[in-house]
Amino acid sequence: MQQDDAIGALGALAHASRLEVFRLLVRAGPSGMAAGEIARALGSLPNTLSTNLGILSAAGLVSSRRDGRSIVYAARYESMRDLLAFLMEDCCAGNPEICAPLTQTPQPACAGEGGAC
Amino acid sequence: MQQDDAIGALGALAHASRLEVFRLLVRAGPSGMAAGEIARALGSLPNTLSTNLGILSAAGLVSSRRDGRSIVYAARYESMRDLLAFLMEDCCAGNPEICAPLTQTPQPACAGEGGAC
DNA sequence: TTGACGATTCTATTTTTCTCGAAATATAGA
DNA sequence: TCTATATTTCGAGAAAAATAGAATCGTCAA
Repeated sequence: MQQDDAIGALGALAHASRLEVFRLLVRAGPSGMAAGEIARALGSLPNTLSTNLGILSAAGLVSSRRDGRSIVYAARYESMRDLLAFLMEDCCAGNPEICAPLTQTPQPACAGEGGAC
Repeated sequence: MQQDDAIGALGALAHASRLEVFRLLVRAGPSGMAAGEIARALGSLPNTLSTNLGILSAAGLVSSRRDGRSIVYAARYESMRDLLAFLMEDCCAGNPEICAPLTQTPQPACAGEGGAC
């Protein structure tokens, strides 16, 4: 991942509605959600949501596929992983001993679910 | 970390100069760098850099302390860890089996240094 | 106190981003 | 084909962010 890609992804997520959309899609899992479903879930206007989905898509954070009349969006976990790797890479490059705790901190949401994180 | 904090941090990093500053400070380590040093290293104007350092500071991503005539900035690793945890928390909440690979992917910069990441 | 230096703040201009109404496109079913 | 549904695209106005010159503030040393 290059700096421009990281800026695109960070900028796409640095927006209340888009961050909500992304988190919703992350929770929705690989099956994704139709644009209309997302709009109803978050109470957003269809055209505004479409613009924001376009920005998330351009940043590579979500994928889309047509299903009949609907267009189904899903989070791209790979790009999220790349973004985290990019940020951590910088951290590790200079100070591996400081970076280490970043990934070893237990995640609250996962602490009781087998410790996958 | 709340959504507003995450948006602040993401927005602060979603800017070419600020991301460079942050990465530079991450590489510089806990001893940090004076504002003037940063300006010389990145070729930025003092006043523009000061504005950007202020934004990074307001987002909690860097700390500052005066040292004589200089003001020394340093990356706040804790806030970076919080941001990553916030993003991962969302991921894990719905799909721990998908989230797992995020933290288990070896980091290129650390692969040969003991695998701390 | 004076001068030099390091950094920030003020201010105005430019640029970018956000939002939403209206119109357009694509699909499905009668 | 006609109609309804789902979504996107267009366009304009409003809001926010970025930039840089000029002025200001704090510190140090003579």
